[in-house]
Amino acid sequence: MSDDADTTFRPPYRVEVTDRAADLHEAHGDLAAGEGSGVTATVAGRVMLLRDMGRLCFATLRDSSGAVQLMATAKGTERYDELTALNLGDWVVATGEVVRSKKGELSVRVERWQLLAKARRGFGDKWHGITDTDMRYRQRYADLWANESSRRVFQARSRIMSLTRRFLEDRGFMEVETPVFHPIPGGAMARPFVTHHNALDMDLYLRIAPELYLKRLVVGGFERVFEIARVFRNEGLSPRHNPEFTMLELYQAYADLSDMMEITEQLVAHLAREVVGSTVITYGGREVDLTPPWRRATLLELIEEHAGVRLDLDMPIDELRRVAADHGVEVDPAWGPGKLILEVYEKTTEAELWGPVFVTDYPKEVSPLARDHRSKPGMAERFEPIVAGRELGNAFTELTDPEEQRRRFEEQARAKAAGDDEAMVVDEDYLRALEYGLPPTGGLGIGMDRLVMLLTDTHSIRDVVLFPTLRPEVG
RNA sequence: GCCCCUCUAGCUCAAUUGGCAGAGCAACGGACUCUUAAUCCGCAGGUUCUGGGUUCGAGUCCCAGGGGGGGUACCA
Repeated sequence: MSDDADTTFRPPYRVEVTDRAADLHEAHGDLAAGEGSGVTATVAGRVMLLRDMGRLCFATLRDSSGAVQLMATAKGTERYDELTALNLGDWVVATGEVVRSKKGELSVRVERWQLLAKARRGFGDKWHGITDTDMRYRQRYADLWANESSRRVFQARSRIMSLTRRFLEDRGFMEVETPVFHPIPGGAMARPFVTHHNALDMDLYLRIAPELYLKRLVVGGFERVFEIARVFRNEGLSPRHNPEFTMLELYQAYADLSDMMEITEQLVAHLAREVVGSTVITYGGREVDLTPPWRRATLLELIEEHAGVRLDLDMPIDELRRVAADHGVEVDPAWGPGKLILEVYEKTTEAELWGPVFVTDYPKEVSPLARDHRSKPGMAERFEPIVAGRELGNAFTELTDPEEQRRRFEEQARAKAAGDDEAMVVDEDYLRALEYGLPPTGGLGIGMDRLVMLLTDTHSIRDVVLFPTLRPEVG
């Protein structure tokens, strides 16, 4: 063997790691300073800090559970000089007795250890971490090990997804997976991404919503279904918009709007309790009380509260147009009264709604998949939960009548023909499914990324999406 | 799309009115047996995002381009 071969680093293929940092702190919390536990532990992780004192050396080792100190001595630690020569960021596995240092820090007193990976690239600043946003998003791997706050957000996201699944399963919902490739994009009003299937020689659309497939499943007899669906919308990027994002959609047979409200507020309150520790949370320095029940108010009431104007669907269209224009809406002559009212609401009211509130009674003109309101003509049975000035979701008592659904689709198709490229198209198979019979059904969609933002007090969707869409890197 | 802000060493940041491009940390070499962002000594580190321009002289001023951020439009 040459000298070269001797020094070439060959990582082990497998390492037996028996302990995690957080568990050691848990198990040895009562160990006194300067005492040994008599227990041997093997921990692995990244060397984050190194304090070399000559014949004694301390290192801060971090694993996915937290951090624990390594203590090494010239006398008691094998290859001591190599250990003190480690670089910040190197991965190691170390075995030794769990002790508490004289100064009180829980430590593994290293007897045996092994290098697992070298950090050949520069470490971020050990105090400031990495703050450059471009690097944080492009090199999330560096962000995650340099920045504690980033790790916490994604751990919270994972828990939110897991808790949501369990919450729904406990209520009798079944998780399903429906197609991402849609021959006809539907279930929402948005521009889709288009791709092409070679063998079938046909264009396919990446889904903008799973809605129509999920309701087909209710037709098929699955009475409570949900999907945590990645959806894709071909629109601009912003702090609140990533082209791919995650939506929870659920459908419950025999249920209506009121059931969807109850699920929404219970789910969000449950997640807040589990993730934040309270149903009263702080967002952007301001308090939000998510404790159920949430306020219910109609769209028209809220417009009156915030814009000081009383609107209704029967007003002369010219008057609605004038009110909209007065509030800074760029009025499209093709819009009907419902769209005008919605525009006024979005311009004047939505961002002002801090509280959790269920905004109800949306015009049916802008709700092509929702059932007619049981008592208010021209309105649909639809609500949006608004928290901290943002839509958290969207819910309806579903439209189940195939004849009415066909009329709504055709209405949309006319809008599309008139140039609205976000309008829906007629989905004949969906209509056929409705003809087999969809029972009364409540449906709910929740924007999970925004929910994670709310519960982690983050203000850009890029802070809650591990690898957000960015322009390609150059140079 | 449009408007505004921003880009300096591996990281975090300085550099007066245009006047020799610097510090801390990391890295590298060395000292140290209880440190906690260890400390101390030493050394090295640059296409100041790119390309033009103004000027005796540009990190700094001007123009164009690129990346990022924020706002705005569309949307969740």
